[in-house]
Formats: sequence, C-alpha cells, structure tokens
Amino acid sequence: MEVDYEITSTEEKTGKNIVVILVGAPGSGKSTFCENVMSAARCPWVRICQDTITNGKSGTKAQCLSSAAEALKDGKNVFIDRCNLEKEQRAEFVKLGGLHVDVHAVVLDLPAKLCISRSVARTGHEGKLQGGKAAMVVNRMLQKKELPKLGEGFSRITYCQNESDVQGAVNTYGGLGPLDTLPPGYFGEEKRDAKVQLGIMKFFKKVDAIDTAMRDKNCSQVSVSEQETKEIDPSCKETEKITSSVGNEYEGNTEDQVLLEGSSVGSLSSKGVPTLAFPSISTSDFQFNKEKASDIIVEKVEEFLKKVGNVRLVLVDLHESNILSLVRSKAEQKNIDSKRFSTSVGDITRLYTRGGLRCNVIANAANWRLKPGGGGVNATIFSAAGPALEAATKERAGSLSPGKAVVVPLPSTSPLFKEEGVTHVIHVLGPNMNPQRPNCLKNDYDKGCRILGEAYSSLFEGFASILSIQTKLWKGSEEVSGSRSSELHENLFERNITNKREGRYASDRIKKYKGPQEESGIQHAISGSNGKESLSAMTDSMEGKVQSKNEKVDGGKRKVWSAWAQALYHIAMHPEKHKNEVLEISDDIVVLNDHYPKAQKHLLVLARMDGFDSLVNVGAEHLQLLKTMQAVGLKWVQSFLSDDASLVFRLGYHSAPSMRQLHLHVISLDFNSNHLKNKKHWNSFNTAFFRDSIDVIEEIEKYGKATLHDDEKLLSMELRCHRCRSAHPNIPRLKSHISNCQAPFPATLLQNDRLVLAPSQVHNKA
DNA sequence: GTTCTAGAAC
DNA sequence: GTTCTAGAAC
Repeated sequence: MEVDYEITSTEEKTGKNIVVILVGAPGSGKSTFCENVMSAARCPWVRICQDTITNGKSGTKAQCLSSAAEALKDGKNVFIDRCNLEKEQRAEFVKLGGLHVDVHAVVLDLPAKLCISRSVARTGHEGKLQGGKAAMVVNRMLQKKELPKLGEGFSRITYCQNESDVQGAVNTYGGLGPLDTLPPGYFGEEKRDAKVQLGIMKFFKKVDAIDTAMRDKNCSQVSVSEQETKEIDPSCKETEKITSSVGNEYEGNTEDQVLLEGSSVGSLSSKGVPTLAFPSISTSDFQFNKEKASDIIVEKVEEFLKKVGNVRLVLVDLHESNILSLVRSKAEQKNIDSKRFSTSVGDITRLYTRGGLRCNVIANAANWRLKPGGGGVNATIFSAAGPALEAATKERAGSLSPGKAVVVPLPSTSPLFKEEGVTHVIHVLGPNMNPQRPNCLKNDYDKGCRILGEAYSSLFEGFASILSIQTKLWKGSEEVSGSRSSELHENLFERNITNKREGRYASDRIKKYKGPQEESGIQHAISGSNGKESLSAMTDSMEGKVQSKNEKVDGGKRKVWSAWAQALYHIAMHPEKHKNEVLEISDDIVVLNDHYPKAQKHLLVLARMDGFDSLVNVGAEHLQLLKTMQAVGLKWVQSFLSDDASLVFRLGYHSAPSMRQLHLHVISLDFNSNHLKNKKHWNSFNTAFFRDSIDVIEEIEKYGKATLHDDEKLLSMELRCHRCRSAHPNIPRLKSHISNCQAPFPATLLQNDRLVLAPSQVHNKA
C-alpha cells in the first residue's frame, strides 16, 4: 500500500482518471450509488454493468474490461458495477490502473439483512433468483466476501457501513471535478468481523394477505426503479451456481422458510408513496375494547384515504394479534384498497431495516406527559429514536390530552431518521379504560369511542399536514413534477401526480377550519401542539392560497401589485434611469444587487419583458429568456467565486414573489446578512418555495410549465438549517447556528447542479 | 419588499 | 425585564 501511496502522491496534480470498483452484495446499492454520483458529477463517468453491457442484456467480464479500457481512453472515469466481493473477481479490473489511471474501491458493506431484503424484493422483476433463493445467495456471497486491500492495487478504498457513509462517498465522487484527485488510502471503517446473520427476517412471521396483494398489483404506484431491479446481475454469475448448490441446504429450515415468505414483503418497500405506520391506539395498556377499536380504525382509515390520495397507512403490531386480524377482515369487507392500507407484524421502529418497509412517519401511542419509558410502543420508539426525539418533542408540546396528536419532526441526528428514514413521529394519546392509568373513562364507551375516533383523526390529519409541507400534495397541481429523488427523507416523499380531488379537499378543509365548530383534535394535529403554528395562521395562509388560485383559475384577473412592489418593474423598464444600482444591462435582462441582500452576495437578474411578472405565467415561449437569465447569473457567480472560493451559490425563483417583474435570485448560501430577519426571509430561500432555476428550466422543457410551491405554509415552516436540517426556535438562534454549521449540504441540493461552487471547494462542501 | 410596534414568549 | 414574532401600514 505504501508503494501505491507514493505513486499517487507524486502525480497528484495531474488529474488522473479513476476506475472505481464497487464492492458489495446484491442489494447493497451499487447501481444507485453510481446513478447518484453520475447525476451530481462534474466530469464524465461511465458505469459498466455486466448485466446490461450487451445492449441492455448481460455480457461477459471480458466485455466489461474492454469497455472500461475504452472509456478510460476517452478520458472518462469508470464505475465497475458488479459485486466484486472476492479478490479474484476484482484482480483483472484492478489491472486497468496505471500511470494515468487510479483504481479505487468503494465497499458498500451494508448490513446483510438490508441487502437481502432489498435483493429479495427485486428479484420479482428479474425472475432469475426467486425470493428466498436470492436470500440464500446473498447470504452465501457475503460469507465469501473478501474486503479489498490497498495491496491488491487500489490507491484508495472507501468503506461504507451505512446509508450516511454511502451518501458521503456519493458526495465525494459526485463532487469531483476533471482536475481533482482524491487522497489515497483507506477511508471509512472496515468491519471485518461482521458475521452474516441467517434467518434475519423471522421478524415477518406472517405475510399479510393484504401485503401480498399489494406487492403483486402495486407495480405502478410502488415502483422499484429499473436499476434497482437489475441489482442481481451476471457479475454474480458465480452465485447462480451457488444457488443450486445452496438451495437444498436450506430446505426444511423452517426459519428460513419463514424468511422466504416474509422477505417478499420487503418488496413493498414502496419508494415514493408517503407511508404512515401506526400502532393500534389504546387497545393494549389502556385496555380499550378491540372489537370497537377495530371498527374505529377502519372507519377512520377509510375516511382519510378517501380524502387524501397517494398515501399509505400501515397498522403495525409487534405480534400477529387479534386487533390486526379484526382490522384486516373489516378492511377487506369494506373493500379498502389494500395497496393503500395494510397491516404488518413487526417492530415499528425497524420496519425498514428489518422488513424493507419504508415508513416516513410513525405514530407513537404516547403517554400524556409525552415522556419516554413506560412500556410498549412508547418505550420502543423513544429508545430507538434516542434523546433527540425527547428534545424535539419537548420543543413542540409538554403534554397531550386524550384524542389529540402532536407532530414532531425527527432531527436528522436521530438513529431512527438515519437508519430507518423516519422523518416525523406523531405522538397520539388515546382514551384509557384501564383503572390503573390516568384519566380512566370507567367503561364509558360513548366517550371512549369518540375520543379514539378523534385520536385517529388527529393522527391522520397530522400526517397530512406533513405531506402538505413536504410534497405539496394538497396543492392539486395537475402535472407530474420532476421526479428526481432527493435527500434521505425526501426520497420517501417523491413527488407524485396529484389530482383535482385532492386540491378540492384542501380547500374544503379550509372552509371547515374557518367554520365555528372546529374539531379540536384535528386542529391540534395540524397546529403541531399548542398553537405555535396556530390555527389562525393556517387558515389565513390557506385563504391566501385560495385567493391566488382563483386568480389563476379565473385567468382574467391579474394580481394587483402595490406601489412598493413595482420597484423592480420600473428598473427593468428603464434601467438607464437607475444607473447607480444597475450592474449590467442587455436587451433581455438587467442585473442589480438586491436592495436588502439576504447573504454576503445576493443579486437579482431581472427579465425585461413587460408583463412577465412571475413564474405563474411562464411557458415554453420564455425558455430562452430563462436560460439567458441563468447564464448571466452563473457568469456573476463565477466572478464572485474567483474572489472568494469559499462561497456557495444557488440560483432560483420565489414561487410567489412579493415584487413584480420576474427576477432570478443569485444568492450565496452563507445567509450572513442583517437583512435576513424573519421566518419568511429564511424559508423563501430554504424551502420548496424557492425553485432552482435549473429545475424550472428542465420542467418547462419537459412539460411546458413550471411547478410552483406558493403555499404560504412553506414560509411559516419551522426554521431548519439548510445544511444539517436541524430545527431552531427563532431567527437569532438559527443564524448563530448557521454561522458555524459545516455539515455537508443535503443530497437534494448536491444533485443536478443546484449548487454552484468553486471547483476547488467541491469536496469540502460535499 | 421594509418598518414599526404591540404583545407573546422567555 | 428583554427578546422575538407577526400583523398592519406603506
């Protein structure tokens, strides 16, 4: 290894090409890794996948080698996307290295159970290795795995043990510029003693009929991306032999039979459909009658699913229980879409890692003090989420009354967030029928049922309120927005087609909230806890939304701009009258400093076209102008970067600008400015309200329109750091945090050139 | 868009 | 008492 080190260090500045040999079992995410790097990349990469090398069909190792050599000759970097778990399988690819080519290894050494659940899920599409067999194969492969060493000829080896390591590596490679080199050596932690766990999926003791149906029918909605389905590739051809030899070895092993059956549940890990997992409320420790409870659950689920599209609810219990079967049969009787509601057996805090079931939000059957401990689900969730949940909960509410729910965003530091992808926990308190517990209703089931119904309403509305923030599900936009996936949790909230019905639902809700007889439970769930984001704020904002919608729908009416909102318009029309403030004038655009800059550098690029006030009426005919604005913005960014290479920029539009005349914000992401004073300022640049220019252009190219997120709610969202996503109670605290936060930017921002930064800084920021 | 300021939150 | 937010006026 020392030899390698010397070679690379002497040639450090030459901008060598790289061959990255991925090492990982099927299901470890190799292809996804490549895709993520390539989508962020600043220099050309070629992914060589034995599985698809012959016009989409599988090929030979020799073909891979020659394609790799060719790509290197063209000056491209290369991914070798095959399992490469054994030294011998890697040897020939390592030989691609030389004077001008470095060979790196990226080891996706993720938990075996995760690889297995993913790969088992994927074989359904491939039809090669079926269900349990795939599990055996992966198991066996992992047992044979030999982790790469520098001595094999690698100059750099990166070990990834979990998703966050993987993201780190994606950032590192994705951020490489053509002349950049990475330091040689070992990176990340190597865990050699990891033993493969057999029978990992006994957790799924029973496959719900509903779940199975879901897997079979759900291809369109619960789509597994193509490259994922290809994960078991011919580079694992060795493994097919293993399959046959191993297959019998495991037959008759009941645990693994269970595994096989249960694993198939993993395939419903539906990326893209926001999912709420919830326990049955009140039926365990609070001793609520299960028969009655199951009626309420089914009724509330049905009601919610009718109102909100494209979401999924999963009732979870640790064991196959009476309540699960009651609910299942009642849901079946009511013909509730099994794709959208199902039951599941397992630990609600391990649904993804143990079962491949992605749940963005989980509900907690909380106690009234909202404290950890006790037993059951509450103890499990608090312990799995770590102290971060307790702290975040405290920020939101001190206690909870029966029938109410409180939505708590999970800090990204929580293991539940990092490992399971859970973004929010919703605490719910149900009615209590247990004399040993507080607030016992003494068998008053009239009241009990009402409160339990309220509890579920609160829970589901809380879930919906999260969606409305994260996916604009309620916006009723009638077009498919760009379905790029994004940061860890946003992945789960992939944007989807929303329909008019949902849009109407949103406005129905507004009317409802404006009415005098508000349902306190619902109110509570949406307002978070104690009115911080108060009901009135919500109704006001919703009202605003309806109003602006009317303008759009009615078409004829135009937004009326106040006098103060005309300033940019005047400058755009007569830049010569504003020579002092204008930095650049052309026929199409005017550039000026924002009068109240919200960061060290904050420019506006104005469109000069009369009547082009905002993105609301943008269309394909404006494409060229938008591209010009973007290009001019980038030009200025480059000049700023040459003065200060530590800056990072974003270029984009406000979905609902306050000032007339389309203006592109070019802003450095330090947000170090005294003019940044309030929530609206922050959120207008750091939520979906801000539309990156590059995305707007892409959407117009694809759909002729841009999706706008002009929901006022976005502007009153809690304050979160744009880097580490931590939440802060007020602007001063946020500002003091961001002045120090050096966390890498979230993956969403790192993709698609949304960030513009100096080439020399690429690694640091990523 | 900002400024001003009452009053909520701490 | 001080800090901070949010609504109204411009």
